[in-house]
Amino acid sequence: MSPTEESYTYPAVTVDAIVFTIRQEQLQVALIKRGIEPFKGSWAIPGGFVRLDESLEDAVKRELNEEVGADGVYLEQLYTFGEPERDPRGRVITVAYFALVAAENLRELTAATDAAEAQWFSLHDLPPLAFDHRQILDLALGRLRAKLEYSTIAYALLPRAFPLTQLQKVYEIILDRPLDKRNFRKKILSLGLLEPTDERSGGAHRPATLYLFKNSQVTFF
Amino acid sequence: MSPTEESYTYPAVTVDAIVFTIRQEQLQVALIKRGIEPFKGSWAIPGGFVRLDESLEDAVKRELNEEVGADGVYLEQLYTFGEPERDPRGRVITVAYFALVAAENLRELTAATDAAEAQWFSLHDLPPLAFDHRQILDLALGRLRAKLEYSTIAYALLPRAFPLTQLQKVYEIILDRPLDKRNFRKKILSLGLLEPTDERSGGAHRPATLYLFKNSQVTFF
DNA sequence: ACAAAAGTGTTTAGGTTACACCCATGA
DNA sequence: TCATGGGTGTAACCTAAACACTTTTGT
Repeated sequence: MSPTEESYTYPAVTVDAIVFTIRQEQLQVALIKRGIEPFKGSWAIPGGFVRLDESLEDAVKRELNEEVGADGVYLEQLYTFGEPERDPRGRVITVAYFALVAAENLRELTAATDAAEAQWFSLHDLPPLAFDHRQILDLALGRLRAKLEYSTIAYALLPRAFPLTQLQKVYEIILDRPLDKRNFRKKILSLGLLEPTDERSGGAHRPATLYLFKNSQVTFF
Repeated sequence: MSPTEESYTYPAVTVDAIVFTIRQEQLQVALIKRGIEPFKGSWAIPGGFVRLDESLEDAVKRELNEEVGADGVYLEQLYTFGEPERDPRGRVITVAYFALVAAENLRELTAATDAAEAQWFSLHDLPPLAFDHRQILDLALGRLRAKLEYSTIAYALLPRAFPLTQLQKVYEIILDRPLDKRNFRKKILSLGLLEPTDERSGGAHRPATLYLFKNSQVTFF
């Protein structure tokens, strides 16, 4: 069967992205209030249809730029959802991604034309979500937590140079539990991925050493 | 944009499955010789188009049954490949799965109508593959090796009751390195997932205790 | 009795956890 | 000088790794 055969109808293909950031000392996710049916008025994950000439990743980046105004994100494919009944309009297969944006890279949330409103929500205070988006979100959160333990994605949520305490806060917020300060520093530093700089943090108290992620080319694995 | 809007053309969606088994003390993968263009005569991963009324997983199971004659497999979604140029015929997005079949569940390989031939290949002796299938296979192998370390998928390659040595062989074949017998047994048994049975293996030498995976409902995580 | 696979413990090294106090700065 | 966050070491525990011989069976 050829993909260009006219008699065969294909499912629609969308991409959706769970966009995480850390704002107000919370893990937050970008949601969009749907302006059209189905689920008009419900909150949903940003996403949209894949164009014939763009890769899946390009499609996600385009949607993120349009709907969330997020650049310079870490992007990773999560899972593809294809249950025949997941969209009441017909067969829609969605390739879900999860994205991490550092707070400093956030512009104000601006919704695209077919979305009424875009907003950040704390994971502790989520509205009901459209379609199977809650399931997608839960999967993304699980993946984020798992990868935190054995990869370097946390750095995608931080500025170029940061104090160790801020890195620890990112871990604590995402894992939702306190970590021991000494053990955390020992472990992180023993990985040999961070480089101390001469810069020091400002603020009201003792200045902290700012660290830099060593590889200017950040490789996530 | 509605998925039923006529003016919009969708990409084709296929599913592909890397099917692993252990035969002849080797990790082998099922490949199909393509009977049609493009890549006519090349070897390819089994797969095919997703029908509008079936889930992705159902589509894979159907293809596996048609092309590989494999039942009772462990099936896990791997990754979705969607580069616009990956199929010379046009835009084809494929959702790749990897599957594990125990040797005892294998019927003879029978190719479907549009495939000339189906055959098992050792991973050490692979032909060139069509499309981006080599990339998919490499990803599947990496995933299989990674999950072996922290999950129970190995049991999907074994019969219901098996001696510990056979389990160890599965690990050694997939990881492609020898493992220490005492440490292996200690670790596996300490997980508390196996149950010794009263059965003993036959054969020319000292009979081995056969073990059973405890949860009749095998949960892979 | 021999060949072949089954089965079994101990020691060492490395990593993870638990835990409490002094330091530097701005206000 | 006080409040606040920055910064440091050690002991106990647990897990992983290295390593060799005895047992059971069929032939």
